[in-house]
Amino acid sequence: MDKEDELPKNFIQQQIVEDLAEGKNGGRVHTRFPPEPNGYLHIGHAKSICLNFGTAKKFGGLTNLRFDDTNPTKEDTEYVDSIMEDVRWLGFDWDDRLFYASDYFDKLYDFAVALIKRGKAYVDFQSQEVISDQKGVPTRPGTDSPYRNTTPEENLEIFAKMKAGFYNEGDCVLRAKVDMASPNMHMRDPLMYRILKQPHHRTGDKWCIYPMYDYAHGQCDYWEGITHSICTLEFEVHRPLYDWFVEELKDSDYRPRQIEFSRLNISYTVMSKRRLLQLVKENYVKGWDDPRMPTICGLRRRGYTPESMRAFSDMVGITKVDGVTDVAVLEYCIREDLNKRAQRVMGVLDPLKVVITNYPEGQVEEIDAVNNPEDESMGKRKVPFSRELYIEREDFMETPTNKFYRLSPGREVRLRYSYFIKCSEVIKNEQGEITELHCTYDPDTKGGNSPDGRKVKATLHWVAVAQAVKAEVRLYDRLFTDPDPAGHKDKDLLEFLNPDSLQVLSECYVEPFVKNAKPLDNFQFERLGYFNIDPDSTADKMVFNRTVSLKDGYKK
RNA sequence: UGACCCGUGGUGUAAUUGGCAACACAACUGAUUUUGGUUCAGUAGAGUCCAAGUUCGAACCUUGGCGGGUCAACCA
Repeated sequence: MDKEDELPKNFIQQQIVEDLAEGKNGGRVHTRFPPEPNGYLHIGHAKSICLNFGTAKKFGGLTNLRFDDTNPTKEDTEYVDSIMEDVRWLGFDWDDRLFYASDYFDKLYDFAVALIKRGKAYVDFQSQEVISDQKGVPTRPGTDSPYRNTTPEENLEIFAKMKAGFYNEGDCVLRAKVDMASPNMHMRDPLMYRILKQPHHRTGDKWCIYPMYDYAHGQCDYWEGITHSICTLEFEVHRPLYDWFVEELKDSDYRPRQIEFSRLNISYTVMSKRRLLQLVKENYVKGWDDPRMPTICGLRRRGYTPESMRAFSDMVGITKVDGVTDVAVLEYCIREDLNKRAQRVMGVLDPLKVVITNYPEGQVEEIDAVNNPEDESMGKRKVPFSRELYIEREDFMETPTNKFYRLSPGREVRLRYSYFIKCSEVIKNEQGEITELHCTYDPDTKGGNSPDGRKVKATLHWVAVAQAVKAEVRLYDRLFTDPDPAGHKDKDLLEFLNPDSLQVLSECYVEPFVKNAKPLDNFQFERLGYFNIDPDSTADKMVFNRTVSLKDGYKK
């Protein structure tokens, strides 16, 4: 174990410590991350990735990446590629240990043949409905299939014909002969193979029979030497079957062990692939990488860093309790990371023009600004200042309330890094809307301090009109209005869709410093929040995403 | 009317495995601050789902309740 962190952090690591103490599996620790390539990874997968890779690393072990591709009807290389990209982006590496369940199709077939020979598997020609009926219900035992006692010789012949494509989809399945009276439904002669006359993204047309998850997973673990097969809680009742197949397969003392933990839920969003797919397919969002999505690619585009996601994963912990983590924890993690690292810049989202009436026309000053007060090594930059500026519209209030201490008529505030200004006149249009502010500046306050020790209560961000970069800024809010949108049995989650989850601001102005930035670069827009450059950005039109706002201590 | 799993502040976890219920997020107060950010100091909030038992001592062990989840896909 790592020296700096010797104690096991969660119940899984405690169990590993026990396994090691008992001398199991020659002291090896080997985990795997086994996604099905049927969708994009989400932050729940990130938790699992961190757990699997992190745990193995802690014990000096290894982690495999294995695609669980046993169902060609739902899988695609598009997903394979995105999954590999996401795992790498999170900062993990499987080296040369990239596997596919489909790598084992031949071995799985051979093993099935062996089980048939042992009288432990049989082909069933009954319909899906009949098989389902015979399984019974949890409270009553099932009844045997009439095919249960077909001889191994006959089964061998039929199974070979299944493989050869002699039968059609749905004609028959291969089942394991386990226990039709088991209180665990998964043990009532589970299906091992079904016929699917579908090409597979890796094996093409070679197979028309495909193994079921339960028949494939434990064996793949076994063949890869996995010691701890970590999965989510819903597989708990599969564990006896996992063990049953492994017991039939084993040729030594080595045993992979399945351990379950609770899947991640985050408030105000959904985490199941099915529901995320629905949001994409029905255009409630703009794609898997929509910044509102809890997918890894969505969060990446939103501006989340790998570090913040690993920190989050660490912070939520590993248990078997199924609960909902407050999205505020995620937001805390990205704020904490970006506070230390993000380049500061000034940007105005809702511009209100300010004319400094006593500032010389045509003059431009280059003002020194600190790049990151948390990190002196990031240095300084120049920000242009001139007579016409934009400030944030909400930083002015014509008749200020008690707690408002920004700009108002007659009141003096500081423009960050530059001068004190005082509002002398409010210009309005015929509708009575404020269009412009006239202010005066105090030349003696250059840099932001008054030689006479005069104090101001507020410091505002600003940009110079002539030099500002016009940009589109996309503000995101939670996708759903309910903390647990999928948790209502009587209501569809679409009822809770937040109609205002995306707000596009097309006339924002940012200081020129951002012009050289690349897509996904993170910034803090001072006093507003963290923003990054969306890949939609072009040379002509910059587009920013608000990753998360700054914490706001201002109570209206 | 089954099997398996889970119940600790609002939320997520912890409690050196039977010994003072701790940490983080969120909330609130104050200080600092050229970001109403950050930082710092502090406050409040659970007596561990309930009951009984074992024990000098129980969040932890036992039994019984109660509540929640999962399982009856030719999905994973």
